[in-house]
Amino acid sequence: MRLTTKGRYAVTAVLDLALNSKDKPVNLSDISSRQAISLSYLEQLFSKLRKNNIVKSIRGPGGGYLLNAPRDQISVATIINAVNESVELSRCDGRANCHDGQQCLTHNLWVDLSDRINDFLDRISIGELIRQNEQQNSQINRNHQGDIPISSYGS
Amino acid sequence: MRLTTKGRYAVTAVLDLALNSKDKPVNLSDISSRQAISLSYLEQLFSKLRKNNIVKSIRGPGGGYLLNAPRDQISVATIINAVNESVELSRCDGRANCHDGQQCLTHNLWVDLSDRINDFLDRISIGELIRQNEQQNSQINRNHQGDIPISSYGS
DNA sequence: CTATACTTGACTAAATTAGTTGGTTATTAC
DNA sequence: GTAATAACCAACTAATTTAGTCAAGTATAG
Repeated sequence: MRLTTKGRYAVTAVLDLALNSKDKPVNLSDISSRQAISLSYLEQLFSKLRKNNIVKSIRGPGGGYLLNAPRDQISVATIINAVNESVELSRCDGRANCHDGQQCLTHNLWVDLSDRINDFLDRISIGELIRQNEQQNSQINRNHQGDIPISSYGS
Repeated sequence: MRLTTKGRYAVTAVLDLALNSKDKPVNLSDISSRQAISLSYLEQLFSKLRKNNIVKSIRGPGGGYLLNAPRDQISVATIINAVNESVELSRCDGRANCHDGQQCLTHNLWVDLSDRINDFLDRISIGELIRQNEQQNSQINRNHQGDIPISSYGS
């Protein structure tokens, strides 16, 4: 489990997709301008998201991407792992090439932790994230911290 | 909240420290050779850990580092945040410099998620990690997956 | 047929991570 | 008091990853 800007971009882009696709496919140019992520970088990310069956694509004019499953069935962990694919976490994960016992022990401890984080993020779906945020905004229906009205979001 | 190899190194090093210091300070050279992390990189990490009061140092011969609190009071989140200091997560976190409402919305969603991950990791202490792993090893006292005996760990 | 938009791959720039070097300072032991 | 140890510190470099650019394609709607 890794949590970098790359994963953040991917989750953000999928959230944008979920929020803006009303059964209609959303094209990457739109996500690019809304989220200020370069088109080509989005292409790289969506290529991996598509290969992992998180989104599906429709080519040609009016095409774009759609979620490949209901919002509540797409977990944050799935998205992050999709774009971080093929990055090995620990140099010795079970294999015996770990000279010193001490090193292997701490590696195991890290792998345990990593698994727990993964389980945690696997239980958070993008649907849940969106709902939770909506609830927050309706509960605290006044300005928080600064003076940016909540109502300016959907503009 | 970010989760990179840097944080992994830091957590691993603190775990090594916790496991090897019996009231005696542990010097970085030992951690370096046990964990195969370069000495100078450890110095950089421990400089931050010390400034964040996670460890304390003793200079001179026989010196080294000690945990600055009981194992159970040092959370994984604290360690990771200490070494990742001064890395801003999201370009608009509450400030009004976020042109488009859509961008700000997804940013908020990410900040919410990040907070949840942080809370989660703040509830996991290195003491707990070590205990949990000890339990696992005593419960499953036979080979798992491959054929590397558990008993070879502590050698 | 033409414009749109996905798809792919190679390449480049920027940022972060990791390691190197070469010191200084505090402390212990001799 | 001087030699050895180990923290402390800063500047520099190498390696890796992230992000973006460029230049092709292919499928499809109209």
